[in-house]
Amino acid sequence: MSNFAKPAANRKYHHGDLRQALIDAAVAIVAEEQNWNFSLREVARRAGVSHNAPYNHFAEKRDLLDAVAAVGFDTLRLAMASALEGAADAGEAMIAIARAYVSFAAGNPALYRLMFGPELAAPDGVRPELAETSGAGAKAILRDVVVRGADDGLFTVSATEETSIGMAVLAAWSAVHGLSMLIVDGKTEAAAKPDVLVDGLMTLVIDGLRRR
Amino acid sequence: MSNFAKPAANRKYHHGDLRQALIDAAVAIVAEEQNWNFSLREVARRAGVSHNAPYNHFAEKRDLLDAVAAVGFDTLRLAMASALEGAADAGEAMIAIARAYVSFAAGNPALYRLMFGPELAAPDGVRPELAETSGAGAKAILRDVVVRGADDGLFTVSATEETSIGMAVLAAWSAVHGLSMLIVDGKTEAAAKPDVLVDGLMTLVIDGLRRR
DNA sequence: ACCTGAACACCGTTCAAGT
DNA sequence: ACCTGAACACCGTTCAAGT
Repeated sequence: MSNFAKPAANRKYHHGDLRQALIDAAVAIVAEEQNWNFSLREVARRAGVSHNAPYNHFAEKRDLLDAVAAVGFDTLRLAMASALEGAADAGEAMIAIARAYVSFAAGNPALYRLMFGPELAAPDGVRPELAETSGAGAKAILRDVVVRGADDGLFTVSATEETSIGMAVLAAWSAVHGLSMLIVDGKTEAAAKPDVLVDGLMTLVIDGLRRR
Repeated sequence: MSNFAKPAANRKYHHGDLRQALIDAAVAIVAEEQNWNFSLREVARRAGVSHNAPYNHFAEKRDLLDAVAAVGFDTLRLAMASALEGAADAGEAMIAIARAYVSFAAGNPALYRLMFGPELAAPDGVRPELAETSGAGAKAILRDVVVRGADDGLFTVSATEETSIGMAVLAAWSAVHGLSMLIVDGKTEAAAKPDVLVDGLMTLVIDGLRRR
């Protein structure tokens, strides 16, 4: 029964925080195997518990997938937020967050695919509430930049007309999400120099916004 | 042994064309259940054969998934090609094929997800040859329209500079693919009126192209 | 409240065997 | 050449039971 001076983790024997340990294990497996086909039993094995212990924290496997995706959305949101800081104007800001976005996707392809995969959007009977909220952080940041550009007179979107702003946000998000997916899926050979692609793509979108 | 006048399908008892029957069954299941989580055994059951018969035509399950995806890519290519016909200029053509593209994705979400899913792009060790060729048809059509627009002086991309054209194609594909994915994944609430979205998005991209 | 172990119905894949 | 049936190692999920 000698305690091997493990900081403060497994004192309770009831594992302390199995829920988080399971999420961590799942995230690690996704990163290692570059796909999200892990089995619940493998995650349990890695966390050192029986294959049924996870059911105390997740009603079904999909709930664990949701939790993993949530980690991804948090990381993405933080990366975008910190990329935003040095930007002088809305144009720079748009390019900076686009770079951060695509860089995250390219660096975590399997996680990114899980985030935008079917498990969250359409399990069996669809879970609209999750689908709506999961990308909300990224979308909100994009929206802020578009509004900022409209206020500064940089983009020619009417800052009050909600449809016009919504369209601009959708255009930016589609471009950035589409490029990310094409890179992640290996559909474009130019994935080696993503920043060049992102810059070109976003200036094109920004130019389009100027013209409206 | 009386033959029930089935046209000419199952005369050989060895099923005639099991390979195609399996593909058809798989496509049908994907459309019905709106996901590609079907089991090989279910496909075999539906085709009326033992659960091992598929292995005579597909070395592993992923090969059947590839075949299903190929059906999707063919359908998409044909839809784009026929949408192209009535277009007067490159701008109209761009919008027409974009509409066809997004409409296909919105109408066949599960199939579209399979086409751009991880199974084709990064099975375990990646299959670049498949990833490169699978989207080639759609990409080629987009490229033709961009080149046509450049020749007509409608888009300001240098028709000779390969990078510039490649960038324009990538921009168009990213936009259209990104919007499709966002709709398919339920990340945008405006999925009810996709044509409005497509038109707005593509005019924006086209305006961006004019400006370069 | 949290965890374990046995059990159930299912899978993908392999192998020997049938025609 | 194509198909079947038994078999293997795995899964997700449930249930009774332990602490």
